[in-house]
Formats: sequence, structure tokens, C-alpha cells
Amino acid sequence: MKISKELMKGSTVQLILSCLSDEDMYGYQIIKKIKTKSKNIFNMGEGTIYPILHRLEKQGFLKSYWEKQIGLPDKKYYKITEKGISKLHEEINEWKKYTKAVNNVINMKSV
Amino acid sequence: MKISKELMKGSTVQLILSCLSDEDMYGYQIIKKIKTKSKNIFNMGEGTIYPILHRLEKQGFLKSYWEKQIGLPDKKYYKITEKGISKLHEEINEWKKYTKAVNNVINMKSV
DNA sequence: AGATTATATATCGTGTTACGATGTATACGC
DNA sequence: GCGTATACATCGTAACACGATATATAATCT
Repeated sequence: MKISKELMKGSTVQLILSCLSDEDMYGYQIIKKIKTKSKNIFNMGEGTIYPILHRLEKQGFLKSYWEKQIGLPDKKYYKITEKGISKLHEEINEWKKYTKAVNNVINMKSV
Repeated sequence: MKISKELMKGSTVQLILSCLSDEDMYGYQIIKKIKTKSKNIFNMGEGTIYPILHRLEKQGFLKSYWEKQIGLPDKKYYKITEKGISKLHEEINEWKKYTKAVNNVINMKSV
């Protein structure tokens, strides 16, 4: 089963910031980490993640730096900022509140 | 805290179908039920729910019928169809898979 | 040799969606 | 008279994920 595009919309930022709270990573690497960690449920495309990374950097949640490679395309690493960590905490908070609320509604009867 | 618009996007259909799997309801009533059940976390506007109900009916997940009122605007009740029940089960399935996957990713480290 | 796949970045167009704003109409309390 | 509640409807907007496309190198498969 593929997860619907619309479901993804609320959590992509959270997923990315969460990865980067562990260590600096580059876009292509984040895609794979999310894929692995989610047990192949999430398979973000490149056209999805790069614009998000750009956006997050512009908003001050991330900072980037290039690392030159030989025989491979250069890698653009992202580092989470203090502001990004705050954002992540907010997002996780909201996520918990949100999932709890949805479950409260759909568990009206025994599903 | 208000839940972000984008987070809502994946679950509105599920919430509505879930309400209607209990009993026939009209739009205005669904808004309040969701508000109550979610403990005021969700407060859908009318401009949100009516288009969704129309869409779901067009897609064959719901059927509607009017009930005349005296001294009040008439009420348009919605009844979930067999197809709607299947849809609800699919959505709940996807929801569980989705939340589990997100938690797998964000629990990489102790959050 | 040629094609595909993997690595790694970037951007553009498209479709979907929730939501506020606006409109219609009745009734009740201040 | 004015706001609020009940109950429906529609329109425009902004945000977003995603596929498609482009670029470039290297390894693997046919």
C-alpha cells in the first residue's frame, strides 16, 4: 500500500528535522534513511525533498554546506539550527495532539 | 494550539466517514460531533465540510436525503454506503500504517 | 557498445486540498 | 437593531507533494 499524498503533507517536515537532529545529512541520504526507518512505507522522491530542504533553510531551520566528492556528485549537507530544534519539538507536540484527537474521533465505536 | 491545515488534509475524510458509520447525520451536526469527540482540537468550518460531503456523495461513498424542518433550515442527512464503509476501512488501515511509520522515523533517538 | 541503475543535485507544472469569506434564511436573546 | 445559533452553499487562495525533466559520473547488466 502506498500512503496518500495528502496524508504525507503534515509530516514531511517533522520526518526530515527528526533525521537531522541525529546528525548532519544530505538530501539523497535523508530519503534513504526515511525509507529504511519506515520499513519502506515512505519513499520520498527527490522532487519532494529538495524543495523542502530549500524551504527549511530559507526559514532558518537548517544551514547547509557543500562537501566535494571525487568521482561522485558533490554533497550538500544540512545541519539543524537551534530554531530548527524548537520547530521539531513543536511539530512533535502537534503530531501527538493530532493523532490522539483523530483516534478519539474514529474510536467512537469499535473499529 | 491549532492543528495545521496540512496535517488535517489526510484525515478529514476518515473523520467524517467514521461519524457516519454510527448513524446518519447532517453536516452541521458532524462538525460539532467531531469538535466534541476531539475535545475541541478539531473545529472544522462549514466551508470545509460541505464541499467534502458533496465530493464524497459524488464518489458514491455517501447518499443524502433532506428532512424538512419547521422554524429551522432544512437538514440534509448523509448515509454511508457499502462503498463508503469499504473506503473507511481502507482509510483506517492506511492511517495505522502511516502513524506507525512516522513514529518509527521520529523515534530514531529518544525524543 | 548500449542501456539501465545508482549517486546527487535542482526546478517546473499540476492537481488536490482545507479554509476563510461571502451569501441566504429563520429564530432567539440582549 | 444586533449579535449569535442553526443550516445550507460556493468561490478564491495559498500551500503542498509529486512526477517529469535536466545534468553529470560510474558501475552493472545485456
